Amino acid sequence: MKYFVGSYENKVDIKSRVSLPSHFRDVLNIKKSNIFYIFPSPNKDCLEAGGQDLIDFIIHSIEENAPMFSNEEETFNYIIANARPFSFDSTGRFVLPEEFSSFAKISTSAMFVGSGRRFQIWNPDNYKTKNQDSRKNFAEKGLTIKKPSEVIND
Amino acid sequence: MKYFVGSYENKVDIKSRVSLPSHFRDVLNIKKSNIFYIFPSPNKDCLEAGGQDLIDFIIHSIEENAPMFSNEEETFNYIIANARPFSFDSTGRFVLPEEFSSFAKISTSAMFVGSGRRFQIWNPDNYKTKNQDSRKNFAEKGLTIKKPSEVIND
DNA sequence: TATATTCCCATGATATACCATAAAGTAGTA
DNA sequence: TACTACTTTATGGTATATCATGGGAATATA
Repeated sequence: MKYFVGSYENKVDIKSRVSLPSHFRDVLNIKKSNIFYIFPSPNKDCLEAGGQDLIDFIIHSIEENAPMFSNEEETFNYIIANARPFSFDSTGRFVLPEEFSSFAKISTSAMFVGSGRRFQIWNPDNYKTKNQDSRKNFAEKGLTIKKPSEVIND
Repeated sequence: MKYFVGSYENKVDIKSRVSLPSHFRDVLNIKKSNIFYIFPSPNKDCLEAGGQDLIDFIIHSIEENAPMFSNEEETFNYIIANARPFSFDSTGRFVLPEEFSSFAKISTSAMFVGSGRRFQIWNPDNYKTKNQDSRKNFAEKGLTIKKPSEVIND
């Protein structure tokens, strides 16, 4: 249970609070921290999120691939600059800031979508459309998934 | 929580005082020092800042990449020469000197922008423009972040 | 003494933590 | 399968703590 799997639709209340799905909380807990990060997707109309490990990974990747003070670094840093740390309370909720809900056009409910190492947060209607498109693409283009060269124990 | 993440706009008051965002203070505290350094960006219209570890990192990088008494060393040393140490008070504020605020064209409010190992301080309007540019770049160039080859463990 | 700088307190706004209840899921039993 | 007891989760409401920021006192500087 260390990957974010499945999708869950939860309500956003009048105070902009929303429950992080229980299963996603478990995944974070395994990583021993209630801290997670949300940022606007750099290329889709949804929010992206993940634990400390995801942010660490992105920062390391930028440091390895772009020199300090370079333009590439600046562009990649879009993610880090627009990410925000969150933690959920004892009932499993966090507050979704206005800047994020308006970015993803989320009002009364939010769709949490597992994506393995990270997860996404969508406007539920937009997600449903996108999800059907994904299925269509899979079929039309005859997509397949290669087996990894080295399989992942544990 | 050892990286600077997110962006926060705070006011600069009549005494040139400004709050260092709480989250950034936490990051510095983890490194067990209230001391941080600010220096003018060598190639952008903003200020760059970070903890003691950032200065160490830059000095080591210069030592590794530029021989003593070389011209490159002299150029790279611009950063070290123009950096100044700061510490924040019990309410989390520090005084932004005139030389720095005028360099970055900061008057009544300052935008603090996380960048992992360091953070930037911008004139808010200039930052917003730049941030939109970064997003555009990301999309136009179809940038992606490489997943590490060995990922998978842990 | 006048001016600038640092430190400390006050306050409103905002975010966070806590409590209560309803809804949904789970397991056990017949 | 159908019923029941129990556990977990989502969500509404409220209290508490934190943060950014204004103002003033104390200290330093010139």
